[in-house]
Amino acid sequence: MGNKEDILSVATRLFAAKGYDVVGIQEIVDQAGISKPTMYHYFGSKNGLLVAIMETNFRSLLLELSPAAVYSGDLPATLTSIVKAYFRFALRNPEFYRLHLAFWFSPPSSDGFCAAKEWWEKQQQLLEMLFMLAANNHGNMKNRQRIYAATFLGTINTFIAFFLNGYAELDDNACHSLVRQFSHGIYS
Amino acid sequence: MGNKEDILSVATRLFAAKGYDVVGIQEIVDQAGISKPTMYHYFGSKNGLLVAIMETNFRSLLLELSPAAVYSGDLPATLTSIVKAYFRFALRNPEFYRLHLAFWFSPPSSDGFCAAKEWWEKQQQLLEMLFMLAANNHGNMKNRQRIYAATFLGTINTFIAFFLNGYAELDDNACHSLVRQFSHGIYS
DNA sequence: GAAATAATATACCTATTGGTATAGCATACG
DNA sequence: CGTATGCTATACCAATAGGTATATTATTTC
Repeated sequence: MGNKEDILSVATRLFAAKGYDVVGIQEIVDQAGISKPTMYHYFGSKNGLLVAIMETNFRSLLLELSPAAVYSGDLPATLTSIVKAYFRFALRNPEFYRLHLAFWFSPPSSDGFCAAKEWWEKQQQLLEMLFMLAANNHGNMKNRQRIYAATFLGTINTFIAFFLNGYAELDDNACHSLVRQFSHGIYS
Repeated sequence: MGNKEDILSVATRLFAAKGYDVVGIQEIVDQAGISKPTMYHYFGSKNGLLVAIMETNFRSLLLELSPAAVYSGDLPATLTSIVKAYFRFALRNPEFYRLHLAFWFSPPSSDGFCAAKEWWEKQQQLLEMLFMLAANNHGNMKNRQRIYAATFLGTINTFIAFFLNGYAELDDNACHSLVRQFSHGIYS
């Protein structure tokens, strides 16, 4: 397509494969078949390129996630549809998922963390809201939305990382056991 | 004390605060009050320095973890002592914990991932062994050691990351709710 | 005491980094 | 037709990267 899209896709692939900091602009523009000023024309800086990657992909994730996270009154069913949305997205954008996961635990002052932070917060809010609504039906989970949202997302990401490293599949089976483990623990 | 220990501690702090790739050797040796050849004398390369950091700290973690992970016949009790060991270690070495967490989801070809990989595998083995032994008493968890070990460690790391970012405490309360959630889910 | 070895510093290397000044070419617009 | 704007390339910049050649000092060993 256009040069802009080429740059985004090449950069996502290289950042995911080698790490944001070790990939130089030169390598990106070479593989995209363009020259530096073109990249700087569209994105302004290396960090601007990263921010654009985050925006593009996270917007798409949230678009898919929002309807899936509407509380229907049946929490396990809602959790299942959320996990499915995450799995679908990760299967469709494995490189981006790997990239943003790498930023998840990186230094809060780093470019990657800063570029992804606002988008993680949106996911966190979405999940917190869900657990808060569900708390009306499940008294024992009151005031635990924060930690539930965090550990639920943590578990999802652990599964996806497992998949990205070739140790598991992201199928309905995995989805089901994830939700069951989160809901009822390993003793169920 | 010695220059060697100074280098290790300064490098750990800087790597954790800014990221391995963006910290230059010059910055490390400056802050350690020495010069480049001294660092290269002890560690051979930047990567060698990283490997040494991993070795020193992970050795200490495993030393603390091994006795805690011995299966006593009471799985929740064993899980609790494991979580406590992780919490203690993370409280004592927050910078190293942050550093190795940053490598957890980074590209498998990156220096950080490679330097930490063997040590993660040791933790994974330790936990898998535990869940395998426990499966004798809990039939429903047979052949699930892999995923249980992974998600248990994932949950622990999610909690610790929560703490490192200032959102939670790593006290007995947190430990208890982590183990309970992992064992019985959010519905218990 | 001499010789070897470990530890340290000054000064330097080449390659690459993110970024830009300048200019050319295209298309759209008046 | 002429001008303005968007897009692209060549060639360049200063700064920094990881790493080292050489020399000096401190320590150990014989």
